[in-house]
Amino acid sequence: MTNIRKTTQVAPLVGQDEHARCKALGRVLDRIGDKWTIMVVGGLSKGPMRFNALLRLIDGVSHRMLTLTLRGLEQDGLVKRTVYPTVPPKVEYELTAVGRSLIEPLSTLSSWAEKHLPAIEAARVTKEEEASAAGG
Amino acid sequence: MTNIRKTTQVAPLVGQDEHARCKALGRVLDRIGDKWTIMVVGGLSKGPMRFNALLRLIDGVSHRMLTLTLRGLEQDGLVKRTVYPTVPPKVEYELTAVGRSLIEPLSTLSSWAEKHLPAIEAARVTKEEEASAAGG
DNA sequence: CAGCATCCCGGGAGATACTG
DNA sequence: CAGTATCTCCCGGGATGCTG
Repeated sequence: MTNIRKTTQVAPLVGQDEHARCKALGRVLDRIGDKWTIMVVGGLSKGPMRFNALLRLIDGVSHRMLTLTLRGLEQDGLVKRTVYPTVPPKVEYELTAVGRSLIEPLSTLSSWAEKHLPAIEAARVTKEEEASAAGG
Repeated sequence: MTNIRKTTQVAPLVGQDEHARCKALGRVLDRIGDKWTIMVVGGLSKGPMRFNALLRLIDGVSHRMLTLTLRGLEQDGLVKRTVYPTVPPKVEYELTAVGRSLIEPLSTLSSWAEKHLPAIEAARVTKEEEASAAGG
């Protein structure tokens, strides 16, 4: 993988193995594309955090779903779970090296989001209005 | 956009508005994180393509879901739909400028995927084995 | 060839209650 | 405080059949 350079600027998805890349991308999105994962990663990107701190930070997540999301991330080696055997129990979660490595590509996407989301959501509304104008 | 430089290397998600960025990222993933969208974008990244060509290219997608996915992308202004009033009908889909702009961040994520997916999926299997060893 | 409507199933995810 | 189990509802998405 030493010969993987930043070759193309505009369309690196194109090529012989473009299909394979899409599939890999698909698997990643299967993992991080669910409802809560990126919120958790984002929260932990600041540093280790306790369960209830995440629960309060991530608006709308349920106790159960946070548990499941963290379990998934832990299982995939993206998050490390540390239990402090105190009373009451204290459990801290933090990103692993792999988990932290995810922040950069996510940030790229985030920048794209900030730049293009307004146009996208505007387009969506416009099309909806067109549709209802034509249909009703 | 001229003052957007490659400033941070490691944790651009961190900061005052880190939460807002997560939310924007969440909305993008809501859009592209579904089962077929990135496959369609990947397919169209090579150039315009007809409905049935996409149907054959994207393994496993149903007629119905491809239609819905394309409609969604069209509504969000990521894909342009062109109907040629021939017999039989011919409909071509292609990425818009915004749609093409998505390729680059997706490519970043794709590179990450290629690099880290093996470790992730290995970790997953390992943890599963641990769990079944402990549980039964 | 392209698109829409209908039926139907499985899984994602919330609420709640219990355990350590 | 942290985690698990159960019930339940809702909707994503596959199969199929009709239209132009």
